[in-house]
Amino acid sequence: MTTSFYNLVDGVMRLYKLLPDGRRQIVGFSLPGDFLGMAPSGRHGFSADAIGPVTVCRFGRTAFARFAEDKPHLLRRINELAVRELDQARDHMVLLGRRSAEEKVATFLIGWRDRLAQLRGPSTNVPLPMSRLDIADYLGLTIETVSRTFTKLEREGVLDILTGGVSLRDPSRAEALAAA
Amino acid sequence: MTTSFYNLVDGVMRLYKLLPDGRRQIVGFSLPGDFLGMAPSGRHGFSADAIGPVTVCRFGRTAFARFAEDKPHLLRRINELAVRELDQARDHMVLLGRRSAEEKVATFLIGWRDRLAQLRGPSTNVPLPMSRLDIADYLGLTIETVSRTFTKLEREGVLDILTGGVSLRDPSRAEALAAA
DNA sequence: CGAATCGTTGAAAGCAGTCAACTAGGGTGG
DNA sequence: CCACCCTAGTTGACTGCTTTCAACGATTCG
Repeated sequence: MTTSFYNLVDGVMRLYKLLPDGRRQIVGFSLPGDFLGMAPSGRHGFSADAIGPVTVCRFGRTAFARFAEDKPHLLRRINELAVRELDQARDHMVLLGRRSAEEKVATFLIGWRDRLAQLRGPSTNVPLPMSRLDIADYLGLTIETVSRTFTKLEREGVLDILTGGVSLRDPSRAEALAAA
Repeated sequence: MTTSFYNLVDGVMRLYKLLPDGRRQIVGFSLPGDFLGMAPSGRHGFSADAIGPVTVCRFGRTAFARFAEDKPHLLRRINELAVRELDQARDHMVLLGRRSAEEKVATFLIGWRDRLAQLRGPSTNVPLPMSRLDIADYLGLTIETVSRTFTKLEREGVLDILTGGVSLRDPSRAEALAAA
């Protein structure tokens, strides 16, 4: 079993799974402070790669085992983490299975903004280091639909499209779309 | 934090999340032997209810805490479980975000068959105790699309529709649709 | 300045959704 | 025992959202 843990120190990463024919589903984006590498045994698991330059802190399986023995509450901590991840994964299932393109994009933007807020403090400015294709593969849409939806939200006065991100002109409206 | 664990002894349960407007996404079905109740802290979590009669074995949070203290490897076990669940959740994201209705239904049937096979031994007969609506809410489809897809697969000779389930007439073709 | 990549926009097609009618079981009460 | 009803499931016609295919614009980098 490959139980290496990586702690993302700086940068952004995308986690994804591929179908045999190449279709990709991004299952999450990682920000500094996030853990990676909870790969289960067997031939399962997921892939991860960097969006721009990243710094990671790697814990080998032996180093991890040593930690786990020394501090039992670390395992407890990891457990909580896994449970939180699982909850997020299930929330994303709801998004993928039951929400419209507009709701998907709005939900993504609000969620991303809130994660950034925890790191850098709140801001209506939302940097988007990932490409439109990444966003599309995260939301279960095509690149064109993502682009059109951004444009639509801009026309409606919800946001402004900037290079490398968006600015939330009407955050509450975006939040309403995300909650609905 | 509500860390009660339920062990499903007999019957079938559905786990789901709801959107404020009532849309439902079933995030998984539970079979005998499965654990439930890994609810994270805060106002998150999911709902679960029975499909038909069930028998569950409940571990209260104190009982669980006692176990966890006594046997550290139990926590380790729970951890592996959570990681497996997470992997399954991510596989389901791929299904919800990137697969067609026909692929969704075929993947569901093969997955369900394999889970039943682990409990009762292999069989081409696949009982489906859940309703079409449950299947639809699991696959991110409507009840009508599920029904039509079943009918289409029957016309194509992949399966036979029986009351309370299906029979896989051409399992390899169904597997091919599920893998594609 | 040109090439390449990324993003946007338009037109058309298609898959799944919606609305609606119909059918089939299953249980209940007369 | 049968008629009725209620729910679950199927099927049809049509709509519509998202995709597909294609062209165009913008930005970056050699």
